[in-house]
Amino acid sequence: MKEKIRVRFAPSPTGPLHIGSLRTAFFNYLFAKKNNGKFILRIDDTDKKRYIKKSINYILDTFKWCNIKYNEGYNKKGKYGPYIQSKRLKIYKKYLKYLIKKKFVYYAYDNKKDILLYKKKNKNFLYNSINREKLNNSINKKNKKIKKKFVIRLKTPKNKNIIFNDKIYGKIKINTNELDDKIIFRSNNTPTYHFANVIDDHLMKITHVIRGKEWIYSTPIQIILYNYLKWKIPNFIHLPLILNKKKGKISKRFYKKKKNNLIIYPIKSKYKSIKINNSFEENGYLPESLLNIIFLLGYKNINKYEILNLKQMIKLFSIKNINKSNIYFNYKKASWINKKHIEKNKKILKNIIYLKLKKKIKKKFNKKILKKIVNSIFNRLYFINIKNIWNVCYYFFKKPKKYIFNKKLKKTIINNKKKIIKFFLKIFFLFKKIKKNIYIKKFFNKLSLKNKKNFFFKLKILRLSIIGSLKGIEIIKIINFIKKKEIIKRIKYFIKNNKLLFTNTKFRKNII
RNA sequence: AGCCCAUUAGUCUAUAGGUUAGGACGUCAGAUUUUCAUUCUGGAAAGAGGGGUUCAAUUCCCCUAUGGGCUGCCA
Repeated sequence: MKEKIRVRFAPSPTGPLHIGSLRTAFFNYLFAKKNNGKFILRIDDTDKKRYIKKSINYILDTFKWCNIKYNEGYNKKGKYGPYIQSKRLKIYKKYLKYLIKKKFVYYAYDNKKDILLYKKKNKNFLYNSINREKLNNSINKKNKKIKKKFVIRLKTPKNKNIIFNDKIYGKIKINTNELDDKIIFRSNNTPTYHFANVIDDHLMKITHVIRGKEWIYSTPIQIILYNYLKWKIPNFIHLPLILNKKKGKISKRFYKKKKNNLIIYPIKSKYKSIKINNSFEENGYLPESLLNIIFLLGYKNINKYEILNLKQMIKLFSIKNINKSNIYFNYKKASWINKKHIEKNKKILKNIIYLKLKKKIKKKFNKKILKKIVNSIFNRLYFINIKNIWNVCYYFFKKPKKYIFNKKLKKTIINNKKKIIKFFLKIFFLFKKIKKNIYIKKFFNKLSLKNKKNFFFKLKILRLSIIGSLKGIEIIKIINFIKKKEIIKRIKYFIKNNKLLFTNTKFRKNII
């Protein structure tokens, strides 16, 4: 009978979860889904010093936002609980006793300062089989005469090659002489990660350990523990890391230290203790497209289709297709992927955009026109957040303060002042006398037949005067969506505020 | 400093020893759209360097370089 696949994501609550960890969680989820297995969420909170309140909540919020569901774990019922390590002390102690009895571990009474000194003297100092006897501070039995604090360290064997087969990296060989006798139990009566992790993974019947590559070097320590306990060693799958350009792996600490605007966190935080100044959510990324982006990172996508929904990702997922090398995040590709997902969800998103705009405008605005505006700006949105929505359509709601154009256009304007003013006057005439848009279209059509180049230029000027920029939706739509009075106002304002362009023109006075 | 891992265009990736080294994003140019955006067409752009093995190496081996990880009573 085939063994039931069980995987776990085991974050430590030391701050918010970034995309690197989200990717680890997601790949665990995908692996479980793909293989009809179970996905477990365990909280590895053995480090009390670095504990940050509400970290767990942030993780749960992120899972919810992304639609990642776990079968067992924190806040859920399950056979193998509790799923939070700080509540499992009794269990750890039981196995610790066994290890002490078998002399696989030992008490160490060193001063921290002494060890630091050794390390200063010799950079490559290791607290291992070679040194532990020299130091003379370590013993197999608890020494009741010494009142000093002690820790419990793992006995690493002398000069043994530990070999394991990583599902991504292949055969990895590490000699035990390169390993420290890791502390597995602290002086404050708590287990460290390595110990708690092995116990829990075994008791929770984890079959595949999928985690970041930074763990590869500590895998042999865990294997030694598995061997001492005579337990079956799970499959190891180490994922390559996502890097910041030239700044090392993405980490909470890095993000704190250097004020940078790189987006690495999925969602915004509801909690005071979790401070995030930028997130994918706030930047208008859709949950599914963030998963798609993460999925594609360092992934051999044999299928040529890159825009995938959750179902498709589950179908396509395979450990074999994960690459080995480090990954640099490409935000431009990410925004393209997001745009494609936006296009896929047109109906729902249009309504959301409409509501967001309505909220932003505050004033009463014609509903029909607002809906039309949403329709016509939709295909130029890369992100669904008010900042980006506003950037694409602000000009419908307020007159321009600045006019952005290039030197070439400036020259052409100066050379053709009279023509432009004439053109504006014609438009005023049309707007005042004829209210129907059909006639305006006809007028444009006539103009376009006369001289195309000239006409293009005139349209650019018209656009510039109305919206202050050369970029925007179709000019006819702009005219349709803004009230005629307002357009006239704006053109006049344009001429007034660009005296340098329109000096000494008779018509200028006429207009103003 | 030691150990572990990686290295194909700016970024992600294809090639299971034999290809004009393919694709995606980006970038540049052109076409369509009366202007903008979309869309379409096309261009530039890569095997880190040096040795082997082989009839043949991007692919296998070694060295160097570069990048990353680990060397915490952090996880």
